[in-house]
Amino acid sequence: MALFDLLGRRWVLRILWELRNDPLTFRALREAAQQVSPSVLNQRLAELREAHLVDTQDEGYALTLLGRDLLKALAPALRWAERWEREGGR
Amino acid sequence: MALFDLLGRRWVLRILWELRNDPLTFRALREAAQQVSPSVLNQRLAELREAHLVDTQDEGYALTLLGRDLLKALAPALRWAERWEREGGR
DNA sequence: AACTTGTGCTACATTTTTCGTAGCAGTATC
DNA sequence: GATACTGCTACGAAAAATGTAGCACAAGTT
Repeated sequence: MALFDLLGRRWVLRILWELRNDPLTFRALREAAQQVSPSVLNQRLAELREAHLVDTQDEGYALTLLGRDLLKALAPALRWAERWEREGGR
Repeated sequence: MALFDLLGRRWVLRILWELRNDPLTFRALREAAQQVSPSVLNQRLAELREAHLVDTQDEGYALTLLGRDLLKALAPALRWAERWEREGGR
């Protein structure tokens, strides 16, 4: 399952999540995502662009339709995670 | 979001996935998951046990109720991934 | 009791990935 | 032409993952 390779890397989920609302610039993404190092961010963005989940627009990096689809599919898991955290999960 | 830390590690999603049906022994898990190295598998299992998503039973490692819950919440994303792969995603 | 077989798991050297910091090259603004 | 942004690269240090060997233990066999 290729999703495992894609999501099973640091920052990938986080990047998708940070782009959930608006496009963000490279630097805004860095700040949103706890100062992920620029080398890794750049690599992740390259991977996500190659996977057609993210692309660059005038306003910066944004989810593609496909990327938005994936986030929608992840929504139940993210809701689960919120509940889990609220209940002191981990 | 702590889910990012948890799932954003190699093999975590895969391990949960391989346990979706039956419990598996340590060695069976290794073989199911493409020969993940025993040191990493052991580390991941420790983390997953600590998170109460997995525990050990007579038959080996198995999802807890919580783990099964997470997998259910991930189901839409996994279905999305299947479709994506079928359509040549990556 | 010795021998095999299968288990979970550890040890450890090598390789790969990530991190952290600095800073370059380009564009827009003044 | 100085200033201040931008996306991004370079690169050494640290951390994580890999691959292989093998230990310790339990159960079954002879």
